[in-house]
Amino acid sequence: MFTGEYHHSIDTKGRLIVPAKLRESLGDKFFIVKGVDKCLNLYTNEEWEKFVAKLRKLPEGNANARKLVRFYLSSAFEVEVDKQGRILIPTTHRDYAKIDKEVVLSGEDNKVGVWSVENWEAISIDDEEATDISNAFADIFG
Amino acid sequence: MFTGEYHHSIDTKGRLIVPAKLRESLGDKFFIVKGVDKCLNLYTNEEWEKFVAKLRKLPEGNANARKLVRFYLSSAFEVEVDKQGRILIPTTHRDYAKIDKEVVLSGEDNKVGVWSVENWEAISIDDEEATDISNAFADIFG
DNA sequence: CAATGAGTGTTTACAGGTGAATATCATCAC
DNA sequence: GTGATGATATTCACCTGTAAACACTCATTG
Repeated sequence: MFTGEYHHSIDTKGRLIVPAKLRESLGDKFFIVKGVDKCLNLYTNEEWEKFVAKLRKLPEGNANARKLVRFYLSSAFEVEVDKQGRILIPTTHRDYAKIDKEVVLSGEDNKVGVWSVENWEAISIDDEEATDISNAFADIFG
Repeated sequence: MFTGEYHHSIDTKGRLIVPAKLRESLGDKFFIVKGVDKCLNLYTNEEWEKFVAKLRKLPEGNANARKLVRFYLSSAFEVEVDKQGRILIPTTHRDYAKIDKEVVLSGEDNKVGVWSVENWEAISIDDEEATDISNAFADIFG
């Protein structure tokens, strides 16, 4: 399970040092994919396979379903960490997530989110808001 | 069940000696998570898994649900006690709970609270207040 | 062919994390 | 009370992970 929040920076060539702790779970080779909420996601090979399995279940006859499959599959890149523990984030992905210097990585159970600080702060909530939202899902949190 | 109040200090590197009695229940590896009221919480693996199980039930398509999952998961760190019975409290967590030197640990049934002395004193009540609040919940305390 | 830009590899420096040693304190048995 | 034991506190030294800088290769373009 991925957890935790990591603040890092990328170098001028768009390379990101993957936090040592995450690397333990991610391995040397994994997938970087565009995600919702203007972030990128890192998937282990295994988790990526699971995700793709879901995509395969989508109805081919549905135009929106085809768009979704294309969005995810075309954005998936397999990356490899170099000797210094860095990965290169493809230019298209950097543009998509508005990443230029300061980056936040967030553990999200089965994947890792990669954000620009700006987008991260825009989307993250404080403990009060968390309480409110929890209450809205009272059926789950009791 | 966790109970009791423990006063401890952290060293200059942000490490906290986990009280021996709590360590018996917490084990060698457990989770440290941000909580409400500007405190931190320690969860056993078991209790944490229970909580995450709830989070997994939330609908992925809902933006608020995603925010909530990120809030909790990104604040969770798995920590391991070293040979001397200490854990390292991540910098982000120390900042969040305003912890710098003096720390209070409080047993809270299924989890352990970690507070700066200042926050602890600000939030703790005396017997009069306890009586008043108990009276307000007369339906429960009779 | 020169110039540019993207990607790759190497090096260095520093801060923060980690481990070990020691000191202080409390508790308990005798 | 005294000594033994274990828990807590403090300090120091070392090492790893991260940041930043720079040189090099390769492909593309004018």
